[in-house]
Order: sequence, then structure tokens, then C-alpha cells
Amino acid sequence: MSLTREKILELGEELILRRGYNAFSYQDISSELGIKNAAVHYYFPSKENLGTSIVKNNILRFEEMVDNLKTREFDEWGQLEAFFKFYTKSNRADKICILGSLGSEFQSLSESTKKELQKMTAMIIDWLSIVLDNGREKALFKFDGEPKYRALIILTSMIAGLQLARVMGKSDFRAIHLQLLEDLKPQKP
Amino acid sequence: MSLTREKILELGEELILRRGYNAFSYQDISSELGIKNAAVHYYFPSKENLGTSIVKNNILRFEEMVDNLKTREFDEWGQLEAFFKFYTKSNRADKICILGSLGSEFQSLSESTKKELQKMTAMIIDWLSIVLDNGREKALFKFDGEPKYRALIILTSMIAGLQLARVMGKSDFRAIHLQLLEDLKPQKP
DNA sequence: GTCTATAGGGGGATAGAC
DNA sequence: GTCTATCCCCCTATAGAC
Repeated sequence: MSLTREKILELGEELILRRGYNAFSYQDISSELGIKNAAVHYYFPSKENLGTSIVKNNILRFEEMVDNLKTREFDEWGQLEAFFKFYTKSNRADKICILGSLGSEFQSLSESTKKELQKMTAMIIDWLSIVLDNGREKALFKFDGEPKYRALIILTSMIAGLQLARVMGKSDFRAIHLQLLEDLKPQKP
Repeated sequence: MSLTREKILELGEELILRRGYNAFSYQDISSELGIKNAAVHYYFPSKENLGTSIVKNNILRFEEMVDNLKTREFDEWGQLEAFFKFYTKSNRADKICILGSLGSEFQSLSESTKKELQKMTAMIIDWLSIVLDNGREKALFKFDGEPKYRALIILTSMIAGLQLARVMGKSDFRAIHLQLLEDLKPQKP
């Protein structure tokens, strides 16, 4: 696997998370990497292609994370913490979540990018639903209603929490994070 | 106030909510209205200007809604329903929320648009926090923690719920809506 | 107010040399 | 693999006629 290719993927992702898919160009990538725009087209013939590859890359990283948690036998609190840690790091790095970034611009994405984004979103919702379900089963968590609905609330709060942090500052994101944790604790004050 | 101007504002807003700020052009507006792009520039010299005017317009409409609720003496459930109704209508119309749309593309907005978006976001968070606080005071709602944190969770769930609906379908949005209502009810099953 | 015409730039993308 | 050179289109924006 080529190093330049890796760097393009990484930088492209960063641009999507910082500025948005429609707000970055191949020139942004090539100038940052000190190459010409034709070199970027060599690896990713079209912007659609690059966008789709970036989402696929994110899917791979998510799968790796899940495998890792399984191997290390984290309990449900540990798994949930890994989930929140990802968002907390994004908040600190002034990045939003790829689901929210591309979700907002969904209508202007290519069919293949849409498809991968759907796949990734479904994977995350399913994973989080199962973590919540198992955790409640073991009495590690306490919440009412369907695990999937709870998963949707937690996920959307994180996604838009990052967006809100852009507008209003990072402390609102932290408040959301803490409140979501409180809401899941078995013994409440 | 000119009719063309009104139509441009309305269409520009729709394009932001459907496709995103960076994905629409003055041509999209002019061709839809059957005029030339120069005519759009007559009303809104720059795209920044149009974007800022659209947000200001949203602020006015929000203020009108709040006034209306006050005049009609809606209780806190009624006020909250008005809030949810706005998002439910957006979901049905395949539109996302302006806070999330422009929040995602925040870094590529002009200073004046950013400023108005900050103002609007603060207004909504404040309003919702107060509704929740008063409703709990009257025992209409039941929830733990700070009203502002609860407001942030509800607002972000709605914002990203609409984005998620784009990707995964509208039923996920409805699930979030119903669960948020359940969570606030005083007597839980 | 709306038009034609056009400036001036940036975008994505490709051909062909090295 | 990366370059130069270039195509063609769309973008925002403005000048000046009607």
C-alpha cells in the first residue's frame, strides 16, 4: 500500500471532518502534500471515488475497534467508554463525526458514497444497541425503552453535539457526554 | 418588501436544508425562479449576504413562534410539542435543521453568518432549557439533571435525528421522538 | 428590477511526457 | 508515480443597457 495514498486518505478525511465534503478540493490535498493535483487523481480518479474510499476506511477502523474490544474482553461500560472516547477526541481536535458531516450533505453525494455511509451507520447503530442491551441485562446500565431507541438518542446526541460545539464551544459537548453517562447509571442520586 | 426577494430567501433556505450551503449556487435559485443570476445578486450582493439573511429570517420566525405560544398561553407540554412539531415537519419534508446544516459547514461560513447562527442556537437552547425547567417545576415533566443539559440532549437528538433520517430512513427519527417524549413523562411504566 | 454580457477564478478531470 | 499542460464547466460577481 502506497504512502502517498495513505496520506491522501487521511488528509481527505480531515478535510471532510473540518470543512465538509463540498468545501474541499483536490488542490487542498495536493498543495498540503506538496504534490500536484494530477497525482491525487492517479490514486483516486474522481472525488466520488475518494469520498467512498474514506468511508470504507472508516468502516474498517470501526471493525478493528470492535474486534479489539472483544479480544480484550471489555465489559459494556468499557465498550461504551471506547465509543465516547472517540467522540471526545474528535471534539478536542475540532472535528465533527463523519456520519454527521456526510449525513448533512447526503443529497450531494454519489450513490456509492451514500451506500457505504448507510452501511457504516447501520453497523454503529447495531453495535451500540447490542452493547446497551447486554449492559442492561447485566444490570450495568439502567434505562427505559428499546435499546435501539436509546442507542439512537446517544448516537445523535454525540453527532450533533460535535456540530453544536463548533457553533457554541466545546463545553456544551462535555455537558451532553456527562448527562448521557448519568442517565445510564444504575443507582441515580 | 419585494416578492422576488421573499422567494429567493425561501428557496435559498430550502437548498441549504436539502443540499447544503456549499452545494447550491445562485444559478440554482435563478433558474428555479425563472430569472437570471444577476437578478439574485441585485437582492443579495453576495452569497454570504444571502446566507446571513436566511439565518436572520429563521431567528425572526423563531421569535414569532415563541411570542405566539406565549399569547396563546400554551403550557410546557404544548410548548414542547410545538418544538417537536417543527422537526417532525422537517422530517416529512426531507429537510434537515438549519442549525445542523450550517453547523456542519461552520468553518466555511462567513463571519457574519457564523455570528447569526451562534445567536440563533443560543436562543433555542435557552428557550428549551426554560421550558424544561418550568415544566419540571410544575411536575409536568420528570427528568434528572440540569435543564440545560436535558435541552442539549433533546435538541441534538432532533438535529442529528434528521440527518440520520436522510441516511437510514424516517422511522429512526420517529423512534427518537417517541423515546424523548417517554423520557419526560412523569409516570413511567 | 431585470436583462445581456462578461470578467476572473476555481473546480474536477485527462493526455501525454518524464 | 509524478509532472506539465490543458480542457471545459460552473462558480461568484459586476458593468451597463433596457
